[in-house]
Amino acid sequence: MLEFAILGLLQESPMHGYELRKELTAKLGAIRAAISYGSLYPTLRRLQAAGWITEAAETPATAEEVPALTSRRGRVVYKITAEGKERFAQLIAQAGPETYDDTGFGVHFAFFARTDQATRLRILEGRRRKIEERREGLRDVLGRAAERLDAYTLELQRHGLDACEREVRWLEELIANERSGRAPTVPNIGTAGGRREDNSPPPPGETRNERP
Amino acid sequence: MLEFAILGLLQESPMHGYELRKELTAKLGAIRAAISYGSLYPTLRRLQAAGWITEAAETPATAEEVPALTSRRGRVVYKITAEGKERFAQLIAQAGPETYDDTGFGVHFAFFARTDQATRLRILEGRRRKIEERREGLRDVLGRAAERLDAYTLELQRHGLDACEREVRWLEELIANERSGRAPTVPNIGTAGGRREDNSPPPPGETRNERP
DNA sequence: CGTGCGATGTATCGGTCCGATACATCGCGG
DNA sequence: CCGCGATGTATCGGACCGATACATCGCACG
Repeated sequence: MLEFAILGLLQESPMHGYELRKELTAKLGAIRAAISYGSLYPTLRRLQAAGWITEAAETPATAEEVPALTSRRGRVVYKITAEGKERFAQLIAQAGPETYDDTGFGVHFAFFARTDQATRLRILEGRRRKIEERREGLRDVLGRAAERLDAYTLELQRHGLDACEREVRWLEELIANERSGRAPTVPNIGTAGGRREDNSPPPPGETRNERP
Repeated sequence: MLEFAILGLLQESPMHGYELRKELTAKLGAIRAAISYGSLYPTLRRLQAAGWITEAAETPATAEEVPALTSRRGRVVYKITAEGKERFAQLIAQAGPETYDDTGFGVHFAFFARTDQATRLRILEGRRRKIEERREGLRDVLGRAAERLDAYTLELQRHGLDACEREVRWLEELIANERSGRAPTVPNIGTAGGRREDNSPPPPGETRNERP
């Protein structure tokens, strides 16, 4: 999972560890607290050993407009390689069962802008199936085994069931939106050109209306 | 976390590994998929080594055993010890920051029937604080860094923010309910007596009305 | 003027937990 | 009678976390 996220992020621009963690936290804030350095640095070394990323010593060579936000020091900047991009594409294409658990799905979803529409659809449907199964399990427990459990445990199940139903509805919306055609597939996947701002892929869920 | 859950479950009745896993899955189904044996068995051995649980061999001494209704074969039944109960109480009393993350909170909540009211309140408020922080983080990202992120990532954040707001409301309800007085604290904590059916502790959240 | 503190930055270690795998028994239906 | 799904115990490698250590920088406060 971390491997996937790192490869995905480094395609946007080269980064050093600290920066990577911050971006990761911002991008995945909805599903994970914060990536631990105890995972990050070993993973970076693993990716480097596999040839998917390289160290790029920070050099001020070009006279580009460089945002002054970051000061340059003895930092280790990582950069994705061609093999790394292949690896990332391969990880997207696989999309096995582990892609549908909470974390796996969240990470994949976060990189949907770099995922082709067919795969997006497949992942969304796989996730929906998985959540539906969890939902059925909870309904079973609440129905059949209710008297064996105390009130707090039952309340926990109800809350979980609620969340499942809500997520299924959310996924249905996304799937419908995905099927309905317009799919830019990939706004920017090339190596070329530095910063790009935004060219808004398809607005996934537009309906932001009902509020209790 | 597993340690806590096992000690909690074994206070209801002795169990063997397989059974333990099933009960665990039923009780924690709302927050975790299923406990892996790769965690369960090593943890059982660790708890045994610490003296918090003991093996209670199920098979009687006689070599020839006529198979009864249920098949009993070389199953290893575990039973909690007095030290184990102390350990469980101690784990409840500690309730550190790790108690407020998703899994930690869920597991603690599942054993609220064995937790005193003051601690329940403390845990609920700690969890609320944590979720509120996550919520603020998501609002920040959606506000300040929105144009740096693609539409899918933003949708993920929105969904996460929604879940946060919902959980805070749920917690508020539970906290209000908890404060409002009636708290049986512990319905059954004793070692004695076999199966008990139910004597319904306080209904934590009663309001089950609004449906969009 | 200095001093300490929070942000930036890299790194390791022990421990928890998961996923895959292996193996053995039992009851039941085809 | 044979396979297959449920029951049951167990191990191994790997992913990830939390605590910890250490070093530099800018700046706010005394």
